[in-house]
Amino acid sequence: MSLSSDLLRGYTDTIILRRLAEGESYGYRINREITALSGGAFELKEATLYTAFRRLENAGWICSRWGDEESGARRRYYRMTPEGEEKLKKDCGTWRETRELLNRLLMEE
Amino acid sequence: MSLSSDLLRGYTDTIILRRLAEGESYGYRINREITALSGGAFELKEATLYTAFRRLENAGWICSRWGDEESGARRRYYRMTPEGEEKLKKDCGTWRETRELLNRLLMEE
DNA sequence: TGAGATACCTTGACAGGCGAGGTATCTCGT
DNA sequence: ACGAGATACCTCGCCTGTCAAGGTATCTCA
Repeated sequence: MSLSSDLLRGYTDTIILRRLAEGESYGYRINREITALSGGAFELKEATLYTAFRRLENAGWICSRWGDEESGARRRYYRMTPEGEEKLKKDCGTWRETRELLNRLLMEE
Repeated sequence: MSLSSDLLRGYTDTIILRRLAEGESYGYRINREITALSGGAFELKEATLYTAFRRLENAGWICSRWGDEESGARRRYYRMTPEGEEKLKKDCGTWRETRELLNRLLMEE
């Protein structure tokens, strides 16, 4: 079973922010965490992930720095900004509302 | 408070099918029911609604007939097909899965 | 040496939502 | 009689997020 990202459209940013709430991280790791947390049912495509990073950084919700690993592939590390924390909090509230709404609209009355 | 339709993207079809599960209906009425059920928090835009009807009919999940009202504006009535009923059932299952997934990905661990 | 993992990136196509515009009928107050 | 507002339908074209497909570079291990 694998869930379509189209049904999660608009939540990508929030999912990423939620990961960054645990602390600084980087793309590849975040992606594996999401896959693991979903039990393999869902995975963010790379293009979607990196597009989202650009969007989030442009919006001022995250900021990035290049890692200084002396070996291995280079990593770009991301951190949430205070604005990002606000955004995450707000988005979680919106999710709860959306969830209740869809329950009402889709489930038996 | 008003919820963005972007967060509901992909659920429009299911919301409409769910309305038609109650029996034959028409666009304007369905739209008002959705608004009412959401307590005014959400409303399907007309362009979205009629686009969805086309999509659903092309997919064979609903079928339509023009009403024979002898007064008032003309109405186009829609009914679910057996395929539509299957689709609705499946979509409701997908919603439950998506809901659990987002709970896991967005809420505190 | 080469496969596979790690790690990043961009481009262009596609699909759904919707703003803006349109049509036509009926009711009700002035 | 006339205009506003409700009822009821429709289409065109823009915008935005997803993602397939392509790319780069490093490291490990057989």
